[in-house]
Amino acid sequence: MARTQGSHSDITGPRIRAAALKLFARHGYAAVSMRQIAREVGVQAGALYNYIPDKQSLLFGLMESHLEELLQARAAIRRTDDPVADLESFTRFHIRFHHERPDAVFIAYMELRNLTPENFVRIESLRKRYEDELEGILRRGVAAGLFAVPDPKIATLAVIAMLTGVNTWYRAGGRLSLDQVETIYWDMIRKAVSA
Amino acid sequence: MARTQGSHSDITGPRIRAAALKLFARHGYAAVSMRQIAREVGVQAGALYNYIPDKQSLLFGLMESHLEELLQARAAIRRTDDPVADLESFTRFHIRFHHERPDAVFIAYMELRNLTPENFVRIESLRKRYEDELEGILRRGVAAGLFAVPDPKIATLAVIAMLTGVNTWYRAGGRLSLDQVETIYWDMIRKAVSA
DNA sequence: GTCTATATGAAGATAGAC
DNA sequence: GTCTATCTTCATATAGAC
Repeated sequence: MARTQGSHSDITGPRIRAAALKLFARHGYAAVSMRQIAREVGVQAGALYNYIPDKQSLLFGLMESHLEELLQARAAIRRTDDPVADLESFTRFHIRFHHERPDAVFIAYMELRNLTPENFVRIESLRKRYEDELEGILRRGVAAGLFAVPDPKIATLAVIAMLTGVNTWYRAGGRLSLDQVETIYWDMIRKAVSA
Repeated sequence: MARTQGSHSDITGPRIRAAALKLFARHGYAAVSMRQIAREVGVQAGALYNYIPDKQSLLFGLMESHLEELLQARAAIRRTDDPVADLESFTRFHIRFHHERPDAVFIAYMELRNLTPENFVRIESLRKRYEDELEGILRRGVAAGLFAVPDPKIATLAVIAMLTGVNTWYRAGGRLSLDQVETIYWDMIRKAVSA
C-alpha cells in the first residue's frame, strides 16, 4: 500500500530488512532491484537510503545477523559430559533453527558470491565458528572412544550439509512432523559416526 | 582476444556455452551480462544471438545437458545383485562425477530459481530420475535386510546432500586424494544405512 | 557470421522540495 | 522521513552493413 507522506522511521527499517530477506531468497540478490524492495515496503526507492548506505550493506547485514543469531542460540544450549547427547542436541537444534528461518538460511548459503571480499571474509569466519561447535563434539566423542570418524573436520562438513539439506524438501503439514524428521536424521548421524 | 571479422561457427557455439558456464558459476546468472559473456568469448554481444535465442535458453541448456550427462554416465555403470556394492559404487561415482564439473554442479543447484516455470519442471524431472537411482538401491537393500532406513526417500535426499557438499570444500592437491575422500564418505554412508 | 549502432527499458544512487 | 525528479550507467535484444 503506497503512502504519500509521513514519518515512520521506527518501523520502516525492519520492514526494509524483512522485504529484502523475502525478495532476495525468492529471486536472488542480483535479480532484485531497490525499487522492488521499496514497493514491497510501500515507500519510494529513494527513501530506502535513509536506512541503508547501499544494497551490499543490506545483504551483508541480513547474513551477519542470521549467523550471529545462530551462534547465540547455539551458545544458549548447555553442553553436557556426554558427546552422544551433545551430538543429538546439535542435530535437533540445527534442523529446528534452520527450519524456522528458511529465507535467511537460503540467503546465507546462496549469496556468498555476491558479497564484497571483505564482507565475505567476515561471514565465513562466523560460519566457521558454528562448524567448530560440531567439530568439538565429534572430537570429544572420538577421544572418549564413542565415535569413530576418520576425519572430524570432514565429518563436520558432511553432517552439516546433510542437515541443512532438510530445508530443501521439508514443509510443515506433510506426512512427517519436524520431530520425526529430527529423529530420522539423528538415527542416521548416530550410526554414521558410531565406533 | 578480440577479432574484427571472421567466420568461426563451428567453435563459437561451444565457446559461448563454456564462457557462460564459468561466468554463471562465478557470479550468478542474474549478475552476468551478455556483454560479459561476449567479451570472454571474444565477440561482440550481438553475435551471441546467432547461437542462442536468449539468455534463459543458455541457462536452461547448460543445466539440461549437465543432468543428461549425469544420467547417462550413471546408466553406464552396471548394477549388481549386491545393494551394498551398488551403494558404494553410487557414492564413489557421485563424488567423482561432481568433482569433475564444479561449475555445472553449482549452476544446477543454485540457478533453479532463475528458470522459467516450464524449464524448472523439466530440470526437476531430470533430477528426480537421478534421485530415483539411489532410492532404488536403498529400497533393494532394505528388502534384503542389509539396510535399515526408516524412510528411503529421506535417506536418499540426505545422502545426496552430504555427497554434493564435497564440492564446497574439496580441492585437488590438498592433504587428501579424491579416493581417500570417497572412502571416508563411503564409510559414513555405509554405517548410516546399515541394519 | 560478425560487426557497429541503436531501440528501449531499468538499474543504483543522489538532490532538493515539503 | 519521504517524496518526485533525475544523473549515469548498464541491461537484453534487434537491424542492417559487410
